[in-house]
Amino acid sequence: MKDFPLSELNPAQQEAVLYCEGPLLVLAGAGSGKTRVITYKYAYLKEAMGLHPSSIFTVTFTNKAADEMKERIFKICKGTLKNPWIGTFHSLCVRILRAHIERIGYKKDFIIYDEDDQAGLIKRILKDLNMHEALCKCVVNKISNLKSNLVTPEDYISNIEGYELEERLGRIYMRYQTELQKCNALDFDDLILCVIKLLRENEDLLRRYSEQFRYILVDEFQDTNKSQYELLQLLCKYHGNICAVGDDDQSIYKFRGANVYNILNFEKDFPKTKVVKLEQNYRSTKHIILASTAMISKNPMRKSKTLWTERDWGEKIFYCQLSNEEEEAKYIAKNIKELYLKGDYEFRDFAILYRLVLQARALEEALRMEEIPYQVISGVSFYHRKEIKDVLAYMRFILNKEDNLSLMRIINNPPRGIGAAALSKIENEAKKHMISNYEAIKKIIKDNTVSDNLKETLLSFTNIIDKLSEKEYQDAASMIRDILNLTGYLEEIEEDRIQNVLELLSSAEKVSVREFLDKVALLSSVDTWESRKNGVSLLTLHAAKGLEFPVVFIAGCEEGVLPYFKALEDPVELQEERRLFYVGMTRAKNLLYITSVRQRKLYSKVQKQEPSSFIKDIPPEYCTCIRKDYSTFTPDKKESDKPRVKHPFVIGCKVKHPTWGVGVVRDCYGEGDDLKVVVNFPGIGVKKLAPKIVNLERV
DNA sequence: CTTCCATAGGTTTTT
DNA sequence: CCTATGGAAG
Repeated sequence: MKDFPLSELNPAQQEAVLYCEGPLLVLAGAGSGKTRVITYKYAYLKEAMGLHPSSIFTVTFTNKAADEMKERIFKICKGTLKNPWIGTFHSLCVRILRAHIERIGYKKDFIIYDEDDQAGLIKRILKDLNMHEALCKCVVNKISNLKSNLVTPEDYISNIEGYELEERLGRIYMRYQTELQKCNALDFDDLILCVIKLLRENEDLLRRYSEQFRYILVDEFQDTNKSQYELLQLLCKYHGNICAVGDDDQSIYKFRGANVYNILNFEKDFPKTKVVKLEQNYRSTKHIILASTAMISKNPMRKSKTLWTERDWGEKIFYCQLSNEEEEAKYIAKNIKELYLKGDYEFRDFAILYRLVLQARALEEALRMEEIPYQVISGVSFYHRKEIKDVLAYMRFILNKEDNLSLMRIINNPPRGIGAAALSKIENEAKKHMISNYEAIKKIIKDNTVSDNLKETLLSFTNIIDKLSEKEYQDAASMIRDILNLTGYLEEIEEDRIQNVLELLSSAEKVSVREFLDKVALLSSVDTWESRKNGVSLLTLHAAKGLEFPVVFIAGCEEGVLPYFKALEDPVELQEERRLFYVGMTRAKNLLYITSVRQRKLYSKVQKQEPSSFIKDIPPEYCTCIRKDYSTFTPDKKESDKPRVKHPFVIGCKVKHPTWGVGVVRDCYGEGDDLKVVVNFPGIGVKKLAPKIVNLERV
């Protein structure tokens, strides 16, 4: 077993790493070193058990997590990891499908439809079936739910009880699948489903892959859905070597099909499962751990688990009720400023978490007022912007002429005079001859069945596309350049959108077109988050999962917001809201602030708000209620300003230290001999100094 | 085909 | 309140 660094793990973690025969369930509490266990386990499998990286199938939930894991494993293993199977369910599935999808009737160069594409396709189907397009979002959700529960259109239709709505949904679902197939496109759910289908219908492939993947590692297991679980069961059907790591208390994606029961029933589904609990928390202070544990324990049906920590007690949790969301934001901003000036924290150490995206507005404003740098980790990804999707649609279409949806997106974009009439002509023609829309266009041109004017327009469009298709592109960027040149797309859009397209262009450098499109389709908002950037992070509670910050603020802890009012009726959803709050609390390492307001403006109406019922479940001994709200906060600050005039050190001024050189004063407090100055020395760090003892010179 | 107005709808969103 | 659509008018 060579020199494997087992000693860097605690006993429970070691147990999890060393147990490699048969199913293993690791119940990993928040901050208990879950990722550490997975990376060490991977390294152990490779170094000590002699498994080749191609034999270890490792699933993470984000691309970012996958990249980080690769990096960490790389460090422990020293050797190279060429083409490891480490990625999200979706990216790993794409990899399998690119090799074998032809066996189930798709072409190898299939493209991936994201939610927007799905919605677009559903909209067209609804229109075609004369149904209200507003149903689109709901239908997309329903279909995705069915798919993640392994219900095919056929299953669904044969099981409905004759309600009209259900019957319609069944028809839409059926139609949706055929349209997807026509476009040679797969949506996110299909990526999983198709691999399942592939393995179920091809015993040789199932054999091959389950022999190849001798070990399966799964992170964030609590957020897998039924289809993903099924895939895992297939892959370890023969050997049962699976290690699922997760925390049922952090399952917060039920609305996306995640199934908590996967973790709760794991032991039943995999007999002789070994269970290891990771209960030592390395992240938070005792106050935070005990408070969050008490709070989450109000949820019934948990896998019992008791977190503990060797860290000290730290501060109690601060709770403060403010009058409205602006005051709340000011309170948070003030506290951040104060803590920052004391010198113990950088701006990147702070996070403000909230339930609703719209809460970010007021918070941003307050931060701007205090001139605190921040970044909003927003749900709307860069790649979802119109101009980006337009360019991507060109690329996809060039690769795959059957992609009717992308075709419809680009055909009159930039505007070239192909309107609704022309489009329906094309679609009818395609339907009549059972050909793709693009073939229909060509046929229309050839058969001369439209006005000369339109024919010319169509011809110039197909010329552009054909010209783009002929060329062999070295990388995605050169294709984008050609698209922009030939279509004149940039001339039609505003300046800031142009900037976005140029940004896309630079990210497409030196990647093949295929790779680029796959990568982009499977990317998310968290993936673009720059953790190096020095600013306060603003993010939703959902987005906060897996992250940690020295200081955390949870804003808007009110009944109706957290828990969200739509969840109030349903005990199951209420439990999920509680877990959401738990995830928020356990992000904090040192300091946790919880705020609520008496009055909140939601959309247009001002609502009276009550503190969240979850707050009552935090035992009072772990919590300090701050009475003073912002109005009593301001005079407070003026008092502390007074002593500052007596000495030469002002916040922001530069001082010289005999050994550390020149630094910037962040804060000063105390009087006379007790005067303390907090100085940030570039490259050295923040130091607390007493001018009485050390000679500080103002420069 | 573009522009402009009315109206509806507005949790959360790892892929 | 604000924004993203969709229909009607130009």
